[in-house]
Amino acid sequence: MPRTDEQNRLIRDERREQIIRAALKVFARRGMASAKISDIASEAGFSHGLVYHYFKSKEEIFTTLIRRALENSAMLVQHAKRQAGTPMERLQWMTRVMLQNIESEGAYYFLIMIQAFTSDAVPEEVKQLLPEHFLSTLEATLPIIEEGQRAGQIAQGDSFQLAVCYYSLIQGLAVNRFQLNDAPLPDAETVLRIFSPGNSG
Amino acid sequence: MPRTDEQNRLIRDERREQIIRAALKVFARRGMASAKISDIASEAGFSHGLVYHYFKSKEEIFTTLIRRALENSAMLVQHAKRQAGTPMERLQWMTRVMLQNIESEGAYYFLIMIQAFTSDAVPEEVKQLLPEHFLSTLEATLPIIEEGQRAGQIAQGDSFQLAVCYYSLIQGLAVNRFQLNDAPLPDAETVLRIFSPGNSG
DNA sequence: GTCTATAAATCGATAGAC
DNA sequence: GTCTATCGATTTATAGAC
Repeated sequence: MPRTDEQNRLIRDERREQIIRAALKVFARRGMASAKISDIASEAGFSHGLVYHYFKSKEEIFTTLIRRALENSAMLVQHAKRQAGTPMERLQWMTRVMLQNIESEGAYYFLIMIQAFTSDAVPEEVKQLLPEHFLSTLEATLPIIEEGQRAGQIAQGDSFQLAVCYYSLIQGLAVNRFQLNDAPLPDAETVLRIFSPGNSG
Repeated sequence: MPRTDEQNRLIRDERREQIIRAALKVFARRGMASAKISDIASEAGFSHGLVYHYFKSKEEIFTTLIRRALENSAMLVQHAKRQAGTPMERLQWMTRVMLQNIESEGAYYFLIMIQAFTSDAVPEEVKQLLPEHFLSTLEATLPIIEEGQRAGQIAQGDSFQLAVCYYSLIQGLAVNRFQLNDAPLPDAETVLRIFSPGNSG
């Protein structure tokens, strides 16, 4: 008895997801250029030929992953902006979510994002996507920070710089997961200390 | 008129340095596995055959670079410990030096260190070097932090966690240099705010 | 010391069988 | 939908000329 179209569609969607999931780990640990299609295929549990049935090329898989990462981080900031509470409470919420993500599979996304930014061995399409998306996500947090500054909850000074510091710390912590295997992540309060208006000169 | 042995030695030393310098940038931007020997050679300005005259393999070049990075960071922490002043002043000195390094070529070193930690495509020798060196450098900063905590200059809490946060922030800022091309680095005071005992719960 | 030519291995991508 | 066989291009590393 042959499969129905609906069943085929389900298989297709599942295979694509399996490939994406496997590729995330393989790209993160081997790099876009030196990751082998056969690594991705065997991580997902099937032959390398099948990968090409679902994706045109290795580059297309990588680009799909980067798109997903950019969408997710943009969505997170939008959620944070619509959160209830003081600016600091919204930042706390966002920080907690990011730290939780890093504790699971999110750390891999940071690794491929760093590759996307720093590596020359990356599809041209990715290089074009990055600047605008990254900057606009960063800028989306500025209103929260500036509101906190007006309320005296956050240190005065260039809000863009503060956002860069904040994002850099999160990014550094994600990488650090691979440097110190079983060290627990700090809590959101410690991270948010970079916004502290405490003793600023 | 043939060259003397001394002249040959000078040439040898200079060539090795040229290769190392070129390899740093190429490895940082293409990754250890997908960096081509010919990329390194042409970045240094000579043929790929010559690279093999000075290094046994691509892996040996990468390992040399990682060794150098580990030595430099260990030395920096030792210098900081012998610095005069309060714990916070010593941390400030160390932070300033690291930020200055990041502003020049130091950012490339962070990139290859991250690769060394996160990539499977790295020589076995490197994988063995990393854990002990990294941990001992991190631990070397603990006495400074703990002295600052006793003096009330630094927030209470797990000193190791604070060190991880501090190093993660520096690392994240180094990566960020490649994400926002012309954004200035924050000053040391902003970075050191993660030690701030200000408003901790 | 430096270069060019080449051998040997690897891997992305395709074709075709089931 | 899935797999195996294969082509073609790339690249590490070496050999040998200058």
